[in-house]
Amino acid sequence: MPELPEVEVVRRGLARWVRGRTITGVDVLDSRSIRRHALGTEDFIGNLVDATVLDVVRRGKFLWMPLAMPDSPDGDPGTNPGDLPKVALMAHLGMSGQLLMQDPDVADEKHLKVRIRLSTVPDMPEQLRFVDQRIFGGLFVTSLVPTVDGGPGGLGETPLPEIAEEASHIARDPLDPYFSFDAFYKKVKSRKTGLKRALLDQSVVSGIGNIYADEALWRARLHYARATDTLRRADAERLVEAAKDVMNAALDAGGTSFDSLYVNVNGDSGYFARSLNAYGRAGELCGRCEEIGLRSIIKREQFMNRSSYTCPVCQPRPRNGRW
DNA sequence: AACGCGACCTGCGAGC
DNA sequence: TGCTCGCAGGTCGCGT
Repeated sequence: MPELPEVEVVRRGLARWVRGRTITGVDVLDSRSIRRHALGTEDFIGNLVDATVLDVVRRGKFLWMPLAMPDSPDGDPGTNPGDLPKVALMAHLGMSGQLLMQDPDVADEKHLKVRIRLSTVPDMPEQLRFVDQRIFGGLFVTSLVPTVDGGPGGLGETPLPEIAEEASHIARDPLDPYFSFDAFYKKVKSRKTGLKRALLDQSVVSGIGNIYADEALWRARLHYARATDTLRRADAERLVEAAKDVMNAALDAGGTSFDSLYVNVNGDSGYFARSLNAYGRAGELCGRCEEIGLRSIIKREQFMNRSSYTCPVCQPRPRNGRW
């Protein structure tokens, strides 16, 4: 379900409920959801209990919560002597993950996998729940490491110059204030592949998944198979602007729902049905072509073992990889 | 370096 | 009604 805008909606919603709160207990109801925590369930829980959540940070589709560890009872500053946190609780939503704030009396969700109990604060839900139908997502505890470019690790309320280790291999996303178009363009040009493949490669640019890749390409009038190594700077600029625009629009639409008690990860509401121009619209008229009196039908093709949607008229397939 | 594929999972709707 | 098939927004790791 989630690409960058959905994860950012979760991040914002979560930040306002969990910052500054201490984890008092953790229930792992399905250990498959923490399989990326190599040291097992006991270690996972041990790392979290008594830790304080400092922030909720996102880069691309990775979300993490830097943790302040408690001082040892004997006064030893322990693993976290300075002010900076060294570990974080990492979350990836995969295809179907949700992070929900809930009151304890709310019945367990069908696919509840992990329950995190938080210190009591008046008028705030006491539990953070990880719910995931397909179990492609998960939680784990990871180290924080310095960023390569020295900038903040990701987007958060109080950005740190460190990044969760498992997210350190991915590029900055287009909504990151430190996103560099030049760095993106350089990477794209150095690849010998098709444009959509590069867009979906999180080490080239992060946060873009199948939906927003198709939408950005449609907006920029580019075909998914366009060769990256011959892409003109102006085309790349148009593409990045398109990706930013469509993701910001999605963010605005998603933003309306996170005033509710829980972080809304309800996904397909509102925005998806109304605002997509290409994704999921096979057989429908291309709106842009229709405006100038053309009747062009959006087509669906298999590409990279998934569906791609294009307008055959305004996104023509490149013949020699160039145009 | 790049690619194609399988693995990891559950559930839904279409079609028979 | 019940079965099988194809499909779903993501990532990771393997062999070629």
